[in-house]
Amino acid sequence: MILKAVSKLKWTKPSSQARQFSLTITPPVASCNTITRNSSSLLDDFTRFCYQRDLPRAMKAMHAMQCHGVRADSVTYAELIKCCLARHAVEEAKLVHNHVLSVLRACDSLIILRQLHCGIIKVGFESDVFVRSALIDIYAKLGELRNAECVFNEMPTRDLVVWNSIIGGFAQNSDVDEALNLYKRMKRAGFAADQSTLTSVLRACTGLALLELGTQVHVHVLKYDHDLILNNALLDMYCKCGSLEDAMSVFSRMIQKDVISWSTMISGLAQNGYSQEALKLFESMKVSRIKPNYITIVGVLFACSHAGFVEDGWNHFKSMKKFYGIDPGREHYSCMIDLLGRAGKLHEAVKLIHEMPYEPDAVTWRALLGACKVHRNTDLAICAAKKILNLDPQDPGTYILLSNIYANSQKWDEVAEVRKTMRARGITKEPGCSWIEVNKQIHAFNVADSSHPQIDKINKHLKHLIQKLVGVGYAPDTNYVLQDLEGEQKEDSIQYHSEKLAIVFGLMSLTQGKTIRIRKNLRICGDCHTFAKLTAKMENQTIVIRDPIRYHHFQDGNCSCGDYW
DNA sequence: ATAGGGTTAG
Repeated sequence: MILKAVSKLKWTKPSSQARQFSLTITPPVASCNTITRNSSSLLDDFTRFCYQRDLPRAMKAMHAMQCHGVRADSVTYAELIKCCLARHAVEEAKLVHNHVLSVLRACDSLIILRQLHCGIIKVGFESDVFVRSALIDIYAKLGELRNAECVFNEMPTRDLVVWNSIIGGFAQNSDVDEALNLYKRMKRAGFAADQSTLTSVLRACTGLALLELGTQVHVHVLKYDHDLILNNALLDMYCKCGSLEDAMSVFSRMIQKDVISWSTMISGLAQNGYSQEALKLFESMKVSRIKPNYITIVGVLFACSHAGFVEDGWNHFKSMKKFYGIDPGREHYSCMIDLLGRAGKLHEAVKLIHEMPYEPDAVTWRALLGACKVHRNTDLAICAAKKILNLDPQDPGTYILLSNIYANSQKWDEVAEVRKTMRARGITKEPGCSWIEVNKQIHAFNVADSSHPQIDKINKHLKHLIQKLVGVGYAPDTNYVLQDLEGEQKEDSIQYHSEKLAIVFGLMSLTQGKTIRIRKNLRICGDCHTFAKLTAKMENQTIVIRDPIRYHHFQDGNCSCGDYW
């Protein structure tokens, strides 16, 4: 019942966009000129034969194209299948069958995929378990989960690979609790999970920050001790669930490590506030034989940025080309802008934006905006926010941030103006939601939520805790009430922010001393941050809150984010 | 023949 509340939340990037299709020409067969001339006339032949529904000649032409270095793609096969259909040539179409599979795997356009799918149904391939799992996989990769699900549901018999395809599809499209539901269904249907299943399940745990479930999966992972991909997924799960001890222990026990293992561990340490350790690990990586890649360096710069190591960051950034042969990319520039901005060097950050060989995008300006927010540079912040809203007018986060900046500098007219624009553009703030795992059950809380069965007890406990905290100097920061744009505008509403409810529920239900781990869908507000720091100290309790982009480890009155987030 | 892993920003 409680898991359902989580299902509507979306976390990660949108699915990949469909791209335009064309025949792929592979060069190294003959000189370029011949290829171009040959391939275009062969393509003409092929198209003509298809048009004439002359299947044998069309297939011959296709074969000739392949011999001349023109690779057949899904357009080619879509044509062939149409050709078969026109001739009612089911038997011949089956000859295309094996090709169809390889084409399905390479298909990156939804329109072509739909054509292929229609063709497949009409010639009767759809009952083929291989074709089905390829269809599921490709629909999922194109972000068409409902289509993938339809293909899956219509299957009379399923094997493990089909289950893995659909579970993997949901796990990779951030519909992770559906992936977990399917995993349960799979077990009920009598299938045992293999490496592939477990990897997807771990990924789902990672997405929802379900440490308890992830730890249960770890037990099954032990069977596949030598599986590198699975161990990397396990590593990432522990990092993203904020359990660095477990992550380090998995990492040190891994028999084989590749660049992904190292990158995951480096970023994981940095994301959880252990920048020094992350940089130390990068030094060990240099000693090992694994060569850092683009992503590794992003993690390293991220670590420097969060620890305020401006010099180190610059050094890594400037030497990455020389030492590792990697050109600084957009992401590296974004990290550097973040690094400079965090350190208060806002003008250097702006200078870097102008110097970089890329057009600044929304991400670039967001990095600058974050810095402006912390260093209270209202003018620059407004400038950056406006750039973001030009590039991405539908981004609720920027409106909220802009409104927060105005609120912090007491510019209430501007706050009202931002709200008006949001309303006019139909943009709404996602309601705040936090959740916590207790005894293998997920308990989710919305702001001022009263649906939890123990809500009266929780509220009573919360009031009592706030009184105790006020006694040691806690002053609820009502500024944050004014920042709420939707539905949380009551004066006392910060008292009922979802993370406070979750923390209190954690204190009530977990055994004393067990780390309270909370996941939430929005960034934590300043008041809840202070509340968590003081609660951690007063109750002598470690609290880990993972918001959509940061980790906060609260311990003894401090937070690992260093109050910068 | 079909399935699984890592990054910045928000």
